[in-house]
Amino acid sequence: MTEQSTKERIILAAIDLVHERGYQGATTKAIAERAGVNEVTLFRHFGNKKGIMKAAIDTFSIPDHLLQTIDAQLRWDLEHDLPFLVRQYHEIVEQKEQVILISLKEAGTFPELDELIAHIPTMYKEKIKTYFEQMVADGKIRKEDPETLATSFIYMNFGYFFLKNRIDASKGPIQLDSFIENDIALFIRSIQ
Amino acid sequence: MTEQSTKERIILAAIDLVHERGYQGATTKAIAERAGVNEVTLFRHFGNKKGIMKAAIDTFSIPDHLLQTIDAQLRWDLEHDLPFLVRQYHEIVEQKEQVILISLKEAGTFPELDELIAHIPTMYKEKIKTYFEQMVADGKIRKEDPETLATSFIYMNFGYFFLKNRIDASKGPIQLDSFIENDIALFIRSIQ
DNA sequence: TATAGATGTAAGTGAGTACTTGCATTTTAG
DNA sequence: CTAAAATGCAAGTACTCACTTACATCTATA
Repeated sequence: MTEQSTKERIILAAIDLVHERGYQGATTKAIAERAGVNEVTLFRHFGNKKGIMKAAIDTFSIPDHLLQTIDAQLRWDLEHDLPFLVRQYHEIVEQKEQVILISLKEAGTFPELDELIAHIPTMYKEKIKTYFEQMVADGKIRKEDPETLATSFIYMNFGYFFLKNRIDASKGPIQLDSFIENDIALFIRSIQ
Repeated sequence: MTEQSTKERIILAAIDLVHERGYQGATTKAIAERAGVNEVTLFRHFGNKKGIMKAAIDTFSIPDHLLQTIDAQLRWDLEHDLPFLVRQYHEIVEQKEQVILISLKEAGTFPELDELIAHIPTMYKEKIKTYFEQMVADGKIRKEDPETLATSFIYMNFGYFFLKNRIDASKGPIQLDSFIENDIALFIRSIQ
């Protein structure tokens, strides 16, 4: 029973509703209701509606340490590392799925959020690129431009993240496994 | 000088504004202003605000014939066909970019729009899959699962469409060319 | 138990929004 | 040229929304 503070409940309700209805569609009244709190309490805590979102964005900022722990677990073996990197990426991304989708919905409304979200693929790409550079240097994969390898890899991952619920009827965690078994395996095979 | 009717100007202004500010954020007053039309005219033509969007959605529905003309231009040569398919895809998608982004912003608000947009990758994937099936059968590419080839291809294209302005600073039509020259070329090389 | 801080309740304010109505003016077409 | 259709203009209505104020109630802690 992790006790949730009033502030936390409000923030979670806000994210939930903004994700469902957009910023304008998520009324303060509805947020209060979903948080099980009186409407005035919102304003006492956060001043105004934007304040709730700012707090929410801070709460959900990307933990950099997650990206740093990645390095330690690389084995410089494609068949291990790529599936691992994919899982790591989707773990981060799905944990933040609502916030990411909000940032796409409300592009421009919250510049801080835009930057925060744009940061993910950029950082991730840099990491992957460095990885491929090393692998090419070690002669462990075909001699291809690491930048291109990295962008292709990112594009695939993002495309999958976004289309998974549209292109295919099958749902659940099985999906990610079959993505790795099929598409990522194909990618691995093709650059070895 | 293609003369735009009042209705058309209103629809275009509506799409423009809904894309910028979301459905709730696009006020009828602002739509009228951008269309250079009195606000009442909106209601005289479309009844209510939703009516404008319904008309807009109808106007921008995907022309199936565009997808049919694709078949005629295939040469069953990877190096020609894949870049061609990519260009075709992005032509369709960029023409509808605003509407597609609206459908993401307003997911759930306009069920018809949702279906319309979800239809694109599904149809496109089927086409690509059939293409790869033939190519594998003809021994023109490595023996890989056509389904996987198709999804990987779609994921990459969609990921590129979505991330192009985030991951890279360079803009303009040069982008698509370099995407084809680098990422698609890599894909071609790796399945031959 | 006494006191401070957090929360609830009730009521209201001012601004904005979708939409209406009645009438004047312009544009189009026979 | 004239009638009809399309558009503009001004004002208003009913409603919702973000946010405020004043006061009552609860809760924790010293």
